[in-house]
Amino acid sequence: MREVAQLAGVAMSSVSRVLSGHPDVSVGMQSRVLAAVAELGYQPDLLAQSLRRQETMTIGFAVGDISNQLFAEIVASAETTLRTAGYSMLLTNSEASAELDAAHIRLLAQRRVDGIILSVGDEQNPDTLAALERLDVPVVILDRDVPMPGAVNVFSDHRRGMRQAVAHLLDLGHRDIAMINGQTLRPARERRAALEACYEERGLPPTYRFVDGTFSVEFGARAAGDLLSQEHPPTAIIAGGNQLMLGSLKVLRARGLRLGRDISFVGCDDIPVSELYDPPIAVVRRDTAAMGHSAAELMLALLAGEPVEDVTLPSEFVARASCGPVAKT
Amino acid sequence: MREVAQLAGVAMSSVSRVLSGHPDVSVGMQSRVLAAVAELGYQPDLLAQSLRRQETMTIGFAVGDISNQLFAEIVASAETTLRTAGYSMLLTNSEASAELDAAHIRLLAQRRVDGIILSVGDEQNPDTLAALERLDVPVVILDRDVPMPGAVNVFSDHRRGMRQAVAHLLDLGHRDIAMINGQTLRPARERRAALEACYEERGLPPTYRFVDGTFSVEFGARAAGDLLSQEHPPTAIIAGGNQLMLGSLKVLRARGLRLGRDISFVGCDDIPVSELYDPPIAVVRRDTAAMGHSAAELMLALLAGEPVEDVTLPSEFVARASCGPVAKT
DNA sequence: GTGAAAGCGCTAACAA
DNA sequence: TTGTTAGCGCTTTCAC
Repeated sequence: MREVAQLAGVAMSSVSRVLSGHPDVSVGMQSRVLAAVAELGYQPDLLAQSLRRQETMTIGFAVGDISNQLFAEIVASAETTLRTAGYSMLLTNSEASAELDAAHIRLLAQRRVDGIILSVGDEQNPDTLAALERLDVPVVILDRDVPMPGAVNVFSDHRRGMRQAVAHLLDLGHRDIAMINGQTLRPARERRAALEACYEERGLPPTYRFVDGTFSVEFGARAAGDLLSQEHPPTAIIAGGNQLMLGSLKVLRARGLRLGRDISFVGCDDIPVSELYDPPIAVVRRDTAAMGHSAAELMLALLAGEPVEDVTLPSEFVARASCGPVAKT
Repeated sequence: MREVAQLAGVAMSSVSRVLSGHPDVSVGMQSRVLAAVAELGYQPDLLAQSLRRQETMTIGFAVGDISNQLFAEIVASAETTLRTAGYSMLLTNSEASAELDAAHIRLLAQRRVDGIILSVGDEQNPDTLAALERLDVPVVILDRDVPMPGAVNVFSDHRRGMRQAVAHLLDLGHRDIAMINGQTLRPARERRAALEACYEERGLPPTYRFVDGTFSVEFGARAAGDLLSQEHPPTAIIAGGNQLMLGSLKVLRARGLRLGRDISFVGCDDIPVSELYDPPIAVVRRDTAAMGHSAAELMLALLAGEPVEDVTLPSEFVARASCGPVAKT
């Protein structure tokens, strides 16, 4: 910038003013500076600018597992929205580790990001909460019940879609429904509550069961295997998450069970395999692009100082052939 | 930091020395400073540090489509490796647009990243090449033939796996093989060359065909539909990429074709659906984690000033039931 | 071994 | 309208 000023024969502050669109600049000044900028191919140093302006135009996105299709889509969508508004995205992947969650929040704070979008793997981890406590930038939390005052949330309404799913199964005659869930996080709690509510509303005894573990393909497989090996296997299985669904399907398939006939199955999150599987798999679907977009929009609103409220996005049940009437034995 | 110095009753430079592990610090100084740091909960400002040290400890990753499973896995792996070495990752998603590719390279440069990992959607775009030209940081390019001197490459050896795939199909009696590809990028060229080479080696006339378009689910579906509607449809289809595979499968399935019997099919990239499809789908597979890891390692080596060479990672064919003997008509 | 001072590249008061 | 000056928070010579 010093060179530009020299070449144009003006002060550095004038160059700065021209480049940042200050109102009080003469046309002559503007053209001289711009000419010098063009000649030198000058590009301002965003780092120095950040230090001085005390804003980095950068949003930190701390995500549990970016290689999970669900998060990948959310991140992609959020990045587009943020970038359009002039922000860049610093991405950290915590590999589902609570320690890394906390470390990443601190790291992002040290890097002076203007805000943080967060999807943690443990809602209660004291270290994470402590790190959040000390934060003085806006925080948007994705589909988690993190007790942090001041944070804004983007929730999925898991209950709605799950109630439709369970109602569908009950209508088909299923009473022994098993639900496989990962960690105790908001989505799992909501899905569970929806299942329980459905039985209760219909005055049915609680003949469902839950299997809780980790949100992984491996656990999905193990849980499904365990369920099928029991004396009275369930007549329907609900997998609470795409990884769990993939694991479960492997096992169901290995055992030669025909979905919708031998056993009914419902997945969560509409990944490519659900539609292409034979038979196609009924799922509770949500709009990942909307989630990422909403999170980014909320962040932008917070940064602009606008009043914002939590957002809840819908989920919906997509009935497919993997659900059928309960098999006669 | 000023406060820390005051509280400890020492100069700021001493605080800096303690925190950056300078060798010449007395034990007394060290303990006093650390005590003050702990008391104030001080965390150094990485932004200011970057400006002064002229290094940001940040790597830019410009990717075409992070919501594509393949890239999501590569990014996840690269992020882990970089983070372990103390680097953060600035992610830009170009949505397969060449203009955005170039803009992102410039943006990352302005943000003074220490290096860029790149997966562009157009290898020849002059604007992208111009942006790369002006770069003065290390560049690692992912599986593209970008004419940029000084850049280091992580290639996939697509030919190896594809030759195995084509050999397999030829052994099964297929002669009329159609290959669907996206943009003319390195992977497409390599796969194409492998197909041609296989025929030539066996002294077979070139009775294969190519359909080129864009790397998308939509084009995969259209291409497959077109092929099947021809007077003499191919007896085997190879989809050059996971998105093309998904699109093709939708159409094949809608037409009620049984893979491995009515028509044979080979996909690329081993996404979940390939194994779970009925029948399971033969694919040319590559190790996405290794790609991300290698790219990050190369970057770290470049930053350390170590001599580095291009890396080529293998691909392999996984035979599955989607390939069968050519159907008698 | 420690402190004082200069400066990374930029912006924002303040003066002119 | 433009230039001069100070300083964002840190590191790093250079003296002592």
